[in-house]
Amino acid sequence: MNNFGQKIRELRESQNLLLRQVAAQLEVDTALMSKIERGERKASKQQLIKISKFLNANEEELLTLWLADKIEANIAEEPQVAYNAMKIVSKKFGK
Amino acid sequence: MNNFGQKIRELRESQNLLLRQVAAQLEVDTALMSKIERGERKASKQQLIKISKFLNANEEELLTLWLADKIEANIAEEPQVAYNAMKIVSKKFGK
DNA sequence: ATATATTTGACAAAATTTGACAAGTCAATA
DNA sequence: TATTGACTTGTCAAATTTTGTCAAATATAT
Repeated sequence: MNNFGQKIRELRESQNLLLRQVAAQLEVDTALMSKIERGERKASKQQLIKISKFLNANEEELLTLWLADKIEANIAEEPQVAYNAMKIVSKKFGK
Repeated sequence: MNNFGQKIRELRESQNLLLRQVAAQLEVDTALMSKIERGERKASKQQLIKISKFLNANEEELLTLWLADKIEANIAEEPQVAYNAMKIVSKKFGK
């Protein structure tokens, strides 16, 4: 769980940017940015797009991590059946 | 995409039960039951449990289908990256 | 110790979900 | 064809969840 947040934190830090600076681009409070990076809040898709632009990241890669977080959140509540549920889903979305 | 609803409809019909009868057990409106079977509404976990009892179904099996529906709903919005996102998730929940 | 960066908790506002109700369709049949 | 019974559909208010801000608390660095 928090694939997306970790990644954008890495990207931000490697570019020596402050939370405040990224937050300003998204036009949100710094506190919210902090929550997003720590996975306490989920970024909206619009925010994801802005972040990826500002950090010069690969949008598709971020989107992938972001979706993985969503799926993991679902699964976390029913770990007993997660594996079989994933198998069912794979049949429809497998490669 | 409506794994759960289809399954409970099958179960109900094979037992010659009316929507109204299942709805009564769950103490919900027949209209809502209809929506659940057609996947227009999601059953709550409590409802799932009651349904599975009333239809003498395997609760774990229904839970699996129900979770698969949830995951599919997430994925449907981002099919481009679905496969890779699933791969990330599998690493953590793979059998 | 001070200044700056980040985190936390509480809260209101916004968005989504839930379920009921009323009206509708469809099929069987009196 | 009128009625009845089973199911479906659209709409709405209520309930729940999510979102983002603010103020205060921590942490980090100088």
